[in-house]
Amino acid sequence: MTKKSRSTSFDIAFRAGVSQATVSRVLRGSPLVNEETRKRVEAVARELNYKVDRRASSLRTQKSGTLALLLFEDPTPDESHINPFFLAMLGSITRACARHGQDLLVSFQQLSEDWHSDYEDSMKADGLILLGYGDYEAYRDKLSALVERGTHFVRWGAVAADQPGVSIGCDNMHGGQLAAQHLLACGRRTIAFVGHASSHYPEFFDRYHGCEAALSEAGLCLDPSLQVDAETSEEAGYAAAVQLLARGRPFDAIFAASDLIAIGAMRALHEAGIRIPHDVSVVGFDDIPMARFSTPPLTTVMQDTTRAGQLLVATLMQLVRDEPAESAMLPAALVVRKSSFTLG
Amino acid sequence: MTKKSRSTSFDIAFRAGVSQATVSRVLRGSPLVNEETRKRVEAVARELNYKVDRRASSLRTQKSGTLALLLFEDPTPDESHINPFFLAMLGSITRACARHGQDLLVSFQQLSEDWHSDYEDSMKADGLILLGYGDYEAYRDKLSALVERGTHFVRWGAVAADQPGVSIGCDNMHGGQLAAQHLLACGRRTIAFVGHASSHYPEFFDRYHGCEAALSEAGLCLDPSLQVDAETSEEAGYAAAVQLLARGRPFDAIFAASDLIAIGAMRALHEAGIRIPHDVSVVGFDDIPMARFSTPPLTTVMQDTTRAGQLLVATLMQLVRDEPAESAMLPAALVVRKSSFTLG
DNA sequence: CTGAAAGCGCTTACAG
DNA sequence: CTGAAAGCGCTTACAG
Repeated sequence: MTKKSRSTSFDIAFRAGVSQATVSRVLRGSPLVNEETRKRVEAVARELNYKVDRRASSLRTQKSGTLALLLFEDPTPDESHINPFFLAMLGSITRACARHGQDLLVSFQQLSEDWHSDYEDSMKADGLILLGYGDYEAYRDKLSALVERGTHFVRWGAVAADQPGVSIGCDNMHGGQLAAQHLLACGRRTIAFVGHASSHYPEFFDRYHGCEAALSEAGLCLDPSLQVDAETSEEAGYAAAVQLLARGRPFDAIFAASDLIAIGAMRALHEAGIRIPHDVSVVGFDDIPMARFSTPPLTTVMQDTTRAGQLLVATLMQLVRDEPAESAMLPAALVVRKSSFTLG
Repeated sequence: MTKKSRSTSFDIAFRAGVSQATVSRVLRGSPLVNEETRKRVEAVARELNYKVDRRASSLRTQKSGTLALLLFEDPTPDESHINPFFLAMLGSITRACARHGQDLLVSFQQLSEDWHSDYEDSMKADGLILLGYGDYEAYRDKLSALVERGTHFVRWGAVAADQPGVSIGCDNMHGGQLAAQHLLACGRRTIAFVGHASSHYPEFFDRYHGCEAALSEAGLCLDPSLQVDAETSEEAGYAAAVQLLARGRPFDAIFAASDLIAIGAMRALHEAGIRIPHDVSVVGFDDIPMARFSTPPLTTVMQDTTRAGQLLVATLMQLVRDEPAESAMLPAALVVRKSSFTLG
């Protein structure tokens, strides 16, 4: 253990022949320091490889320079199967934090846990980013509690007027419309919806409503017997499509509430000998990387994760600085691939 | 702004009629506290929703209870395309940290940056987990510097005797052998290797060597003109396979250094009218989620990310506690899917 | 422009 | 079993 003990601002001060306070001023970039002094201190700091102890400065200033990302999924059957969409978000959030000079604490939570308090309460983070699927009704009260406590947080999810706190989300309704309009343009008339469609899953529900709206514009409707519940996983999508097929009602398209569901549903269709897109067109939602590589490649509604991450972090930073911040909806965009469309 | 100001251990002490020191003892679970006193303090703490300020306790104890994960990729063309394998690792590392009661700071770094110092130097983390692909030769010096400074870190990557610091990695050599043995068992004789094969990329190189070893055991060899460089991305795999085909040398199998490369290569083969696995078998490495959904589903060598994450964290914790810790190699396992094997 | 001093919220010897 | 006190390493009024 030859590890040299870390140098402090006092060591720097001693070597540079100034007071510790001056060292602190230099390192904080205070304008109140003489140019000569600044240079001397900086040189010594560099030489001793000095870095400000962030715990101490944070304790003093009451700002941690850290944001926390809470990822939750309920139930979480298997840790290795994190929704790829969230992982993309995580990537962009990480980058956005770096650009804002913030560190990012990441944690996976169960919806059932007492996550609402931990990070901000223990002063490890200035604010929270909430990301996850799950039953919204169960989740809503926790959001209200966060607002109550004055916790700084932004949430990724459905944007609605009556939501506690600030939310950033995709324009799911419009995304649903785009999907349905595209299917109609492909000549499809009988669209099945695979995914939860209730207020417990507001994002899915908005996608469902968007689909419904586009259909009714075309004088058609979304037959409730062609809707099957599914949470977002390949397995759930598979099981739901099997169930859908078992009902024996004809359909010529599936709009899945997420890409994972769509990919699972395609597996079920394939096993049933149904040709995609010849017999049934399939459209997903998210545009996860896998969507390009499914068989056939999946037509889907893209959510812009890069912009989402940036906006999430920028908005949270406003909140942290006690500036007003607003919920916002990001546009959805259709990505056409071969699962929906056939020239023949 | 009705946010009530946070309560401190002094507030608890006052309400519970004890000294602040006693509050601290209770909260730390010290055995030196009378049962009655403990209960009283705990009740008050719960009532005021008190949480220990981790910055203050960390400043005092010199332990942060935080680990940092440094993910680097060089070059990083696009933040949205993080290697799915690393994302799986991130998931399991996050879980493992939670089990160890550690928080996890996540950061994406460029290999070129001065990442080696930031977190531990600024005392925000007790130790570092390094994860990433990139040119190892460039990276090696940084590892040595870390060792020099006494930084606690574990690295995911090739395990070799002469490596600075502690490494956890997959048995890449054996993985390569498994892949080649499988291809041989499928009746293949002329195996192309797609991916870097040099000491700059030790993990890939080990996979290459494993492949070579299995071939030579069968009296065959890995033709150097059937090796094409590629870093791990779908695009690079595609480009490399195009280049391979352009060489005009026949081959009946591709062993790709990663799944992403394999998936890109399959796209190139497909476009060239080559049937998989009929004309050419393809095997990848990693077993990313996408591998199951490629066309055809990709045979690959699985790395156990769950165990990897656990071991990485457990090993780092040993280091943090100044206990001896050792490098370790995790077994690789073949996952057979349709890209390699045909009954016909 | 600079220094002496207080204080951020804890933990832990030390003394009782 | 408990309290008074020092100290972790900073930042920032305050005084000069």
